[in-house]
Amino acid sequence: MDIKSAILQLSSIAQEARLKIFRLLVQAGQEGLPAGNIGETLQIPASTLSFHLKELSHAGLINSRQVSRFIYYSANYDAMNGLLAYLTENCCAGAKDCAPSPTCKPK
Amino acid sequence: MDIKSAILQLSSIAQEARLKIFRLLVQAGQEGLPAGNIGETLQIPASTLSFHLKELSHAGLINSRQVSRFIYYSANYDAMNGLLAYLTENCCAGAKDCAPSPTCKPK
DNA sequence: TCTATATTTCCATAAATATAGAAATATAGT
DNA sequence: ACTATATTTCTATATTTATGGAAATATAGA
Repeated sequence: MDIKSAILQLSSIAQEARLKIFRLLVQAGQEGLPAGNIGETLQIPASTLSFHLKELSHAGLINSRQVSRFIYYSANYDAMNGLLAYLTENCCAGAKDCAPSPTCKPK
Repeated sequence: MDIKSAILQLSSIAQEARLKIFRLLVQAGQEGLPAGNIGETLQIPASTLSFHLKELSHAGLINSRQVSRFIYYSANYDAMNGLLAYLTENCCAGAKDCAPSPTCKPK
């Protein structure tokens, strides 16, 4: 994971509508939800929703698959875990020994 | 941690200059670094740097303290850990059992 | 108080992002 | 082929965010 990808992924969830979408998809499990369902639940117009889904897809945080006329979107857990791992490693947070001591040094 | 705060913090690191600043401060340890030092290291003009530092401060991800003529900025590890905890809990990532199984359900 | 250094604020501008209606596209049932 | 439904793309507009020079502010040494 490089810094560009990390920023792309962070940007994609650093927005209220998208964070809510992602959260909803996480809750929905790997089966995911059709776009229309997401829009209805979160009260987001179709074109706006499509824009946000594209952002999340582009960042790799969600996947999609077509099921008849519906397009199911689902959370990409691996990608999210990768992002958290990047932040934990690169930004040191999460490491207890990193907080107050100088133990945490440049990698 | 509410969604607004999470987004404020995510937005503040979802930007190349700011993610680099935060990373640098994490590496610097709790002593932190004076603004000028950060700007020189990352090649960022003073006014631009000040803008980014304000964003990070506003989000609560960094702290500052004045030491004579210098203002030292340092990473707020607790805030970052809080953000990661929020993402882990709310967005499920990080939980192994969340990945492929339907074990992970709405909280 | 004068001067040097550190940093911020002000300001204008540029660039990126978000919103949503309307039209286009895709899929499937009749 | 026609119709209904689902979603996306197109388009315009509004809003937010980023950039950096110039001026202002703050601190401290001579």
